[in-house]
Amino acid sequence: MNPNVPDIDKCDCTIIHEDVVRQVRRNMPDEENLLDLADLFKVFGDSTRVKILCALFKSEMCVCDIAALLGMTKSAISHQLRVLKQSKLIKNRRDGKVVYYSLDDEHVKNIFDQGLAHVSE
Amino acid sequence: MNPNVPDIDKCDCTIIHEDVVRQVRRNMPDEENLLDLADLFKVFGDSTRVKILCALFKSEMCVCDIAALLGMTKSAISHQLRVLKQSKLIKNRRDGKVVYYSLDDEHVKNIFDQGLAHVSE
DNA sequence: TGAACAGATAAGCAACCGTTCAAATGTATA
DNA sequence: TATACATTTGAACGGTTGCTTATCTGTTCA
Repeated sequence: MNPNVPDIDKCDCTIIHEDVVRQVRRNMPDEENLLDLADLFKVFGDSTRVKILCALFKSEMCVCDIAALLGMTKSAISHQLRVLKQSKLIKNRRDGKVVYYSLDDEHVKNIFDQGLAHVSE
Repeated sequence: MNPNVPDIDKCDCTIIHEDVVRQVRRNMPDEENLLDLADLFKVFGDSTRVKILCALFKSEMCVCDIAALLGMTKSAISHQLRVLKQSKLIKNRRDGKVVYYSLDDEHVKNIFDQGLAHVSE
């Protein structure tokens, strides 16, 4: 019934280690940051988008090239590029009819390297 | 029509920069690793699981404590703990009636820190 | 201006996913 | 052994998501 800890009211549990819960709660990052973090990983959580980002580590590419590389339709790739762009992970430039996409974030490579270290052990 | 590059056959595109595509293809990580990487991020791509992992950074906790911390049912938490365990991200130990969960991977913290650096800028 | 082509977009569908609810395990204690 | 309780599990529901198809926009060049 502590008004400062409203979440516990909604829980159907007997709390066993109240001190631990309090201390962990104090050390948790802000709710907003955690939601953003999950959203970021959600963007990374699709193999098509992972492949696109890995490809862009090496070189900027147009939609058509990426579609050829991954053996998918331009529409499907364009759809995913839109998602990546909305998440500010990639940027694009137009040169005539062709739109080139490239990375727009320096953290992605580090995150992917750490992730690859986990999956390939 | 090159049999060594079957993906291109399935694509509906005219290839513009064939040399770029070839070079990027050579430098891509293995397909299997990319799929595993996407699967790992998929696990991270849920706010409940992100919160659970962040909580376990600080201390091992039982299901009931986590449920109280996050204001969710024990069942919901147990389901997500199962996902995290299957991904070898957490481990558990039983002490009487209580099951304690804790981290089982040293990469997670680094990945989360990099991710938080991205979302909080 | 109009044909050709790179790319974007909208609607729709099938598959996936997180939660809830109900029921089952497993362990400790009276 | 019976009860209580922490946790797990399975089924089912509602929402989300990635791709397809078709259409549309924007640019180049004849």
